[in-house]
Amino acid sequence: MSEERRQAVLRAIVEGYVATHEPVGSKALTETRALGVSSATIRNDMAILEEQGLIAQPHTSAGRIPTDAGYRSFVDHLAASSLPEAHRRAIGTFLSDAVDINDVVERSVRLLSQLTRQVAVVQFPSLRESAVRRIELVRLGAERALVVVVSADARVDQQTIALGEAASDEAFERAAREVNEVAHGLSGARLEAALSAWSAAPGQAPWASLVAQTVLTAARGGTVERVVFAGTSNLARAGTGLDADIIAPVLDALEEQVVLLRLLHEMAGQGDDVSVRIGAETHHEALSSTSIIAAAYGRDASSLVGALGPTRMDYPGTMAAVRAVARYLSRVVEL
Amino acid sequence: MSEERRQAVLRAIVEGYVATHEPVGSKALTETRALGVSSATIRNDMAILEEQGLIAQPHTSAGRIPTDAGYRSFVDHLAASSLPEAHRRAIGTFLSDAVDINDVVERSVRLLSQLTRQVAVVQFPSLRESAVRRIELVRLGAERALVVVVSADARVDQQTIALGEAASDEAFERAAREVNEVAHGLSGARLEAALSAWSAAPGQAPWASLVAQTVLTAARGGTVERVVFAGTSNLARAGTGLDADIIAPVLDALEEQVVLLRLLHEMAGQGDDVSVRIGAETHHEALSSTSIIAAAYGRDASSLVGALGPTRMDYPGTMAAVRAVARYLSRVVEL
DNA sequence: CCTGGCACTCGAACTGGTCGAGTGCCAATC
DNA sequence: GATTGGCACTCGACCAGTTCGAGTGCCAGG
Repeated sequence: MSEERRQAVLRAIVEGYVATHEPVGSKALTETRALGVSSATIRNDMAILEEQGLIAQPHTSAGRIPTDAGYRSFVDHLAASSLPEAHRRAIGTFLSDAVDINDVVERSVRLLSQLTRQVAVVQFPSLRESAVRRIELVRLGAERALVVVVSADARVDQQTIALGEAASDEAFERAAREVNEVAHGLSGARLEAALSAWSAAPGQAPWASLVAQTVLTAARGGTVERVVFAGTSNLARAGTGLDADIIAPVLDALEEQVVLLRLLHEMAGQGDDVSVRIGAETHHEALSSTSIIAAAYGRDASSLVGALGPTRMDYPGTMAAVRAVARYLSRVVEL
Repeated sequence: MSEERRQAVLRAIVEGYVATHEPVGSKALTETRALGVSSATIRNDMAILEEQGLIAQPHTSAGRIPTDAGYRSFVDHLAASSLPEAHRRAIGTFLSDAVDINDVVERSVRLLSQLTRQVAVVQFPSLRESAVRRIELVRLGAERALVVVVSADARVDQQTIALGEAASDEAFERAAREVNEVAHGLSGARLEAALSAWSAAPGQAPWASLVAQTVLTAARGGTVERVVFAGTSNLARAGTGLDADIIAPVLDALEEQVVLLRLLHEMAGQGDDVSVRIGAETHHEALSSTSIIAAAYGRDASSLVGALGPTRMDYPGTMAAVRAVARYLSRVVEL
């Protein structure tokens, strides 16, 4: 009754399959791995593993490959492994001289895709509530205007609004002056109160509430959620075992930010370390042949970094890289 | 000596091959296309076309497929075809309610990728020289600051700079006030003169020249050139005939903005209508199995839209779509 | 509980053979 | 001289039959 050996066998199968991309048989295992038992014993273990649904054979007389559940078990029994020193240094040098938050995210996603040789995904950090520093209103035409909000924490948001009437230059200038006076230095509930008082004042232009709304959204931490990714070519690179008709939907899902965002949100909830979704666990048709490994970073661990690749991927290595990049990002973003 | 018929044969081969993805033979041509001659005649023409290097046969006893040169000839003899009405309407409805320049570009690239079923590429429009409207200096830490420049034409540029010394709050505030006073409403040579006078003034902080530089760059029309793309999944979609190992380098080239930018720049020079690069004409290893169709748009036709796909693509249709989107973009950007 | 042995399965790889689309060439025709 | 019908030829695609061997399940003995 060697439960541990069965785990070892599973581990060996996963590692073997990941390395060779070919079903692994009982004999091959006894030769390449030091398990200390004969192939017959392994076969018995395999029978049990198969009964448990952890491995499967593609053809009656072929070796075994792990199922999604098999990978899952493998990952769950995994001791946290550490990142090669070279990679660790790469993170430091690669990210250290980023100039702004955009740049940080951009560099991170490229770095992670190189470290993991998978598609890397970084969700833009959600930003904290911040005070208003300066508001610019810029006319775009007779009935449209641009609202630019510079926050105290050096974020810049912009949004075009439709005025809904041909506002006079004078009214426009006055609104710009007033809203700066009213909102400057405020945040949160006080900002909201001040702005709604201003926009509801008698004689106020009808579009003032639009301006107020825009400013409030910006102060609350930015407008849209966004995910950037890099390394899509890793999906197609030789040896992934994914062919064109399986890659296309994945690329679609990536460009379709919505899908990815929902998935990341789902993953954000659980655990504080690295979180893994394998194959069908992504709950998304297009991603059913891929796994995604994600880790939270930033304040309140509210944003996510991740790597996405074929279910047959190097889990320990990828997990280590994702973890490391997430840690580094946390340091950079929280400062 | 019917030179025209040979062109017709070439056209028939190109269209047939694009449609079926299979080598087309002489007999098939006489049956599906009304060329008015027998298969033997076609064979003779084919022999000549092959001698001229316009077509080739993959196997001794198979039909012919066009070479890069064949596509080139086909494209050069092409009369401008027009876009289906449905597509034309799509462009209007799809792009009309974009909120800012980012949004316009984003929507365009998606639209174009859907119209052509290829990878769409849009280079960010280069913007005109513009007057400075407002400059914000935001402290990021002891020695770093963010410069935000809002231009008169509603553009917002931002750039982080290293101060190089621990500037006092007071000096910082003063610089912010001064630079606004000095630069407000100016552009071009006058802006440059005013800023250099300011930054070179006796007693001025050493980082003032950095601020001046940033403001100047922003006023001159933005910082970096950028290309956005969409529809990468079209490369992998069934029926493109591109398999994984050929797709990977293409994806790399796309993410590697540099390559794409250089190619687009090259294409910008020639002709005022749609410009086409076929296979090896891209002068880029990774793109040797793909063609790119681009058209200039915007002021001075200085930016480019394009579509990239396998050399075996629907040239007339794609050219029409690219042309139409470029026209529409011109209208939107120039206003 | 482990092991060696054995019969069995079934895909991969090779072989040989047929089929047919497509070709090149040539003599006959317009 | 261009076009055409005819004909022999080539060669990949397809199919069926065969062999080969990795891998399996099961069982009896340690």
